[in-house]
Amino acid sequence: MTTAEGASQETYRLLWESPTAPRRGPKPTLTLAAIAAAGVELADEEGLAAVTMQHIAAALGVTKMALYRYLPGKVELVALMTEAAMGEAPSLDMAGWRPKLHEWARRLFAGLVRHPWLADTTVGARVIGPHELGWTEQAVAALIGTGLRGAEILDVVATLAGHAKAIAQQAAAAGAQTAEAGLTDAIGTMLRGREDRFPALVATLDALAREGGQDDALDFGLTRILDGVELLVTARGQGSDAG
Amino acid sequence: MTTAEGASQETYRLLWESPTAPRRGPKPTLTLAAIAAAGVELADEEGLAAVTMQHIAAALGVTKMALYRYLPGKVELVALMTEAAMGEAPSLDMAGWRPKLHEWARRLFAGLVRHPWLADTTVGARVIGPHELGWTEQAVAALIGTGLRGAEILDVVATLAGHAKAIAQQAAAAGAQTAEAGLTDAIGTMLRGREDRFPALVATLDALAREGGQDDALDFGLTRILDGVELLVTARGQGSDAG
DNA sequence: CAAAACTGTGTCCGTCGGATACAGTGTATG
DNA sequence: CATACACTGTATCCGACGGACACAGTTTTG
Repeated sequence: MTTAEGASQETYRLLWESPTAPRRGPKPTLTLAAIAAAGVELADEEGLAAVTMQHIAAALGVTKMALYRYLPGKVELVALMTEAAMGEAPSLDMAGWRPKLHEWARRLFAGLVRHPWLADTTVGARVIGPHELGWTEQAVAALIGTGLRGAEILDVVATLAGHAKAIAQQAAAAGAQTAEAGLTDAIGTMLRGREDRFPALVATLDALAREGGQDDALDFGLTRILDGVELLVTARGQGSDAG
Repeated sequence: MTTAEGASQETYRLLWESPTAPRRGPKPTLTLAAIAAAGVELADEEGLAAVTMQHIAAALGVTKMALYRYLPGKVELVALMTEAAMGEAPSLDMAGWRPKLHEWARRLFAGLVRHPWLADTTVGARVIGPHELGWTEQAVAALIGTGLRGAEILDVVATLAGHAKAIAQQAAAAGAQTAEAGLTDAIGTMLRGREDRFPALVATLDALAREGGQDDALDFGLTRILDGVELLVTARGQGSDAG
């Protein structure tokens, strides 16, 4: 895995160190920021699958191979796009760990809705950039002083981030096929004529249709999770103060 | 979208209807089940990216194009693989909605660990097969009679499934790069020399190293979520009985 | 002014999913 | 039993993908 290892180090340098401008030769027509921005725009409009070297190069008025003067390969491109799309981590000014985490998750969700492909690129073994790590820092910071252990803090953050990601992906999928129908329509088609095989599901979808109300899956899950965390924090015996 | 729509119907037929054996012509050398099994095995061993038409065909001793006699395209192949890997939904014999859901999530997690690529294929707009829908049915059934509304039931299930998926992906990523190091190693490298920029994260990782203990991220998150759900069920006023 | 360094381009390769045309094979019908 | 037809697997071809490589043009340094 010498190749992968070397590529990882190159990715690390791209994400964490400011690029050193060369002294000789023609001025570069592009910048890493411009390439990343083009990639983000393309991914937002046509999906991550549409992000190809040729498409980005065309959007920038350059040949495909010109991009390889700036990045070693597509992995690095996606990493830069991810960093650009995540943006600077938000500063959570409110008091108390719970409002902070709730707001943090909501902002993360907003970013994931704006850039649905982020859910795909922020998964798996990879080099993590300063922006992404900054988001984690903010959430962890909110939990310092709650009395939770280190592992518990990280688990809470992972749970919240996982929930935001899952709901964002679900929302993106629902918006892709029809206007508003989420599980209801897609599943409803298959349930027709099979009420005996999936009785609970059919009953629940019927109930859902009768309720008719607005369904905020993100906030619902966040409230449950944070309720559970609050129970643990209280049990730890010092749930009052928080940075 | 005539193409996509037609392909969806074809996928639906493949997943939900038993194949009709042809009357004339040579006997088929393959079966859908064998193709799906080959795909599952390949994905388990070398990842979803290694699942190509040619690889599967080679594993089955057939030309790539022969597969297209059985499936319209790769989307259908992945759908069949997903159904095969998910398997029949478990029957939850224990009493009480909470133990049922906890066990359900644990089994889902086990499946996701055995087939890490399932986290990628069970996302987005797609045709859902009977096995996958059966899993949802089981979880929903556990929540019938808790007094939760339809939307709330579906949200709870989505939250639990999202958590199992998120932790499974995290575990798969951690296992891929080193033996046991999850966030610790990968993030630790980048934090070195930047303690001032990510103080909370550094402190938490230090605490984690000092604790040294075993970290069950799945159960931790499940307990928090189910604690929160229990609060809601109790508030609804009839949290005692459950089918 | 020449050498060196750097940029962008053109060409080529292997692999991917898939369309199409064709040859071989087995069954139903005359 | 012979023939037509339905069905199978194969061979060939295509466009798009990520990427390697050699080359021509441009700018700075000696």
